[in-house]
Amino acid sequence: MSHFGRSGPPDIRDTYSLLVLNITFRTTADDLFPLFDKYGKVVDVFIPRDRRTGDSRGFAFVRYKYQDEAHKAVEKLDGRVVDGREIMVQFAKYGPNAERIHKGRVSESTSKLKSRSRSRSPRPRYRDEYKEKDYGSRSRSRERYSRDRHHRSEREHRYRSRSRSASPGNRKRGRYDDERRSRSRSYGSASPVRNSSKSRRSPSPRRSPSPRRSLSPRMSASPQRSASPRTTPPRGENVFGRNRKERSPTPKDDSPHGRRDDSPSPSPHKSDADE
DNA sequence: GTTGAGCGTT
Repeated sequence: MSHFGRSGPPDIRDTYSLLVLNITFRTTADDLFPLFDKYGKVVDVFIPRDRRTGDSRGFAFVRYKYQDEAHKAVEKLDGRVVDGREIMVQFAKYGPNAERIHKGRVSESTSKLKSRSRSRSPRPRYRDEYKEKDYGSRSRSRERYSRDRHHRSEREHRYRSRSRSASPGNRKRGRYDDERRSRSRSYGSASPVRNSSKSRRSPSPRRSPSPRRSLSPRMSASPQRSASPRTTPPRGENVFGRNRKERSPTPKDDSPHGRRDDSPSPSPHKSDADE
């Protein structure tokens, strides 16, 4: 009975699905099963994994037989630290077959518990329409695999960062969140210690929250490029400097290739005039 | 070895 999910959905006709978020990437269904089973009858536990890598996505689905128990588990396990991480248990909003589930039990359960769910802001999910094998097929099905963080764009990164402020209902997750946030912030802000005897930390490129604005010629200008005004086809610098003035009537900043700050390294003669 | 918003499979 440990092969949850492997046998597929057993029976969702009278089961209530709970969504467990914020679980560690190493947490497995077997680990959650005893935890949730203690509070009620767990019908099935499923942890969606990535199709490409096969790793856990960080959330799991626990199916309870009764909503009563499910509700209890939600309140009991919600905020509990599992494997060193605080998990968030809540009723599944969407079902595996949303179409099939019209007003079934699963949906009903969520409606009842809507009170707490309601606090959740309807944050717009930015999911890239990344098609894996959409060659020819224009079917825009629900590609949940598009949630690839590796292919995520910067603009989306900033977006989600701002929308991340929606997480009410969890009064216990203040500590952890704060800790994490603090660390995140001091990531490149300022290193208070450890830099005494050691050499100074090199400025990371990600340090700038808005690389676009910081793309000033002098900042973006590398010692190599700067020292070789002749060798470098100053296409990037010049264009950039001018571009700032909005000289280009055709703003094609949608370069799929990326941007010029990608260090075009145009000529192999770089070392020629570089140093 | 890593990641951390968000909603599911045989």
